[in-house]
Amino acid sequence: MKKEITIYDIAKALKVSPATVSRALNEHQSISGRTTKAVKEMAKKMGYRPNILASSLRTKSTKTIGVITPWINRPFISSVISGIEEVANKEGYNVIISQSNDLLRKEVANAKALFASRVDGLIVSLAMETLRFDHFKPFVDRKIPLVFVDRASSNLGTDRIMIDNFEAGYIATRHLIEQGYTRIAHLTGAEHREIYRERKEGYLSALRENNIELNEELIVVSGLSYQEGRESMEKLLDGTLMPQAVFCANDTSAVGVVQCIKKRGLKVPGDIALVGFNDDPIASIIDPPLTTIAQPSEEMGKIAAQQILKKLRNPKLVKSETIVLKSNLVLRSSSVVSKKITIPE
Amino acid sequence: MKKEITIYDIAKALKVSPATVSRALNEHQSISGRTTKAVKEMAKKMGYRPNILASSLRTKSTKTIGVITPWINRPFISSVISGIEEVANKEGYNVIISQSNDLLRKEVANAKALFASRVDGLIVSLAMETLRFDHFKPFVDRKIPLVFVDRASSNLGTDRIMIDNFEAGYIATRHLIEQGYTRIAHLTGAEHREIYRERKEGYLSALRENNIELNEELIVVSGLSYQEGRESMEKLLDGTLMPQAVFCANDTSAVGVVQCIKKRGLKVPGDIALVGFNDDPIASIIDPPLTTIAQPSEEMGKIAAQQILKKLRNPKLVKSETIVLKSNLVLRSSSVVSKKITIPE
DNA sequence: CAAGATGGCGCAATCGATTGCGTAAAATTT
DNA sequence: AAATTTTACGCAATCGATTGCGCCATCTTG
Repeated sequence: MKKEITIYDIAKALKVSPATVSRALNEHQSISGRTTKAVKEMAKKMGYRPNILASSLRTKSTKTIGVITPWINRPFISSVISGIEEVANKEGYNVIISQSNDLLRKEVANAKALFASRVDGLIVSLAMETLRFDHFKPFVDRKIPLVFVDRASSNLGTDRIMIDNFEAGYIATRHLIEQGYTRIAHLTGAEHREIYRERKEGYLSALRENNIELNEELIVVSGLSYQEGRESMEKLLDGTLMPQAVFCANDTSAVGVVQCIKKRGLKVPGDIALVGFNDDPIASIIDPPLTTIAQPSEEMGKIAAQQILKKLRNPKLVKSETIVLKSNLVLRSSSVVSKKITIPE
Repeated sequence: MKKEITIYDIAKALKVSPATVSRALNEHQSISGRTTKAVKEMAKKMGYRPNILASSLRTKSTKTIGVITPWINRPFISSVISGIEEVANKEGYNVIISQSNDLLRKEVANAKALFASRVDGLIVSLAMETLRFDHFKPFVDRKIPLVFVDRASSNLGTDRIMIDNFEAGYIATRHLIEQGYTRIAHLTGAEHREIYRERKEGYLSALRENNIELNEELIVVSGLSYQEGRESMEKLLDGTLMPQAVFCANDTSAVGVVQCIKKRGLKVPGDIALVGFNDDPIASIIDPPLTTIAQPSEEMGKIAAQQILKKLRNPKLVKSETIVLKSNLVLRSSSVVSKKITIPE
């Protein structure tokens, strides 16, 4: 319909050169105020839209940050994304979000697509499956800023934004021990995913510190989905020793655990106490409300974006940092019998 | 570090023209099999990555579909997105997702950004606030395929993918009536958002058909968030007449309603029965499990993407269709007292 | 064997914006 | 008034891929 209008059209209309139009639109100082104003007015009048493809081609910058996450519908992650978007948009960057569904295959495909799209930076939270990292090599090779959030890898020398998962695991477990439980099970994710390994180490450390003997049977590895949470708990309950408490490495699986326990006619925390991880909204909604570890998710997203922008502005910065944020234990009734806790306001 | 290599570099290495390289890479028939093979091998060997910016600039197609949704973390929507991605990716299209947070301001910003990014097509589910639609005009003017999913507008002559919300509202309400309830409240969204209006019309129709007098007090409008669900229910319970049942226009608010009812020491469905909408995962997890209307969300996403692709392939197709899919009532214990329903497997 | 058909490829323009360098005019200094 | 500096802008190359048109060599056909 309408022909797409370009700086050449504006230039012609104003009898100036395209170079001047380009500079005027970018508020280049070497163009007089009068000309700049005239160009901008004409641009608006003619319905000009800059061709960012041409611009990006020339400047080699797409003003775009790519994001790869396992799932976009998990509360923790979508909150991280909000943080990223807020910071990025404020600086004029667009954000392209993709999800791996915890599959290496899709993570690789996403990485390729974002690389092909020439994103200026990349923020990643790893898929559960991921063990190899060659799909990130192109980014590293071309010095495209790469930041991991939460699910990170220590092998690649990149920025990482996370909490102290060891400490969080330790605190969660110690809390259960303080409530008087000693037979404490742990639902965890794949061992090679650092955050889960560290949460487990924290769990083990708390047990050790309190001279509680570890029983390997009480540790169940899974994808930490709702369904797997239920199945893992089934397994535990069918095992030789019934746990008195369970520390789950995320809330999603903890919710599955609750359902399983209820279905068996048992009570939480009466028969089995529970601690989750992430403080998803459902944690406060489910019956009983879930004690859990809260992470500053949005803050993590903001910082991740800031790290990218920092390196984009100052390419000489190559040293990679690991930024560790505070997490905290949120007490609710799934693990506390003593004081009565009502549904929160 | 590594210099970015182009078709010119490949051309030089192979002593052919860049045109031939370009054609070979695109498997153009006018290039011999031998040359094509040689070019592809050399491309791989030299670590070539096509510059899609240059390509898009020339071809005026970005192979990208934009998506604007209110929230990416709502189960219904993230499932729609999955459907879109599946179809789009299969056809070599990328998907750019953005969220409006139900704010017109952000929806407009998203539309502008996607327009500037020159997406080939746009899929939208409207923000709760949205009343004006001029931000979509640029797309319509340039004949960029535009499809609405779920939260649509009938004013713009564009494709729409949805369920029969009137019928769904009718069925949900009739179900409650069949259970013997007559004082049925309805939590709904902004009246100008068609889907909510139609669900309400269905609700009204069911009441009318059963000669149940409508009481305006029983209809509460809100943003349908969890928090607003709780507040709306507070209001209802503090009102002059207590409802026997509530039909909520989404599950999120229904969950808030459940919490409110529980907090008051009342029972669901004993004191108040409940029907939600969307069949979010939480609907089957919450206690009691929620009767709700299930929408074929992923299917809706797939069809939306297919519509875009169809128009992209055949630009002569301008007639816009409204595709109506089947929804169905999922019975759970929040509305059914007669038969015992256990936690589903 | 000549004429036409076909296959395989190159030339060069093009998409639209950016930018280093150069220069004329205006402003300032001497 | 001449010299110098500053201001404001234009020229033309460039980013990398695509594509209409044309050309030559080989092949087919009468």
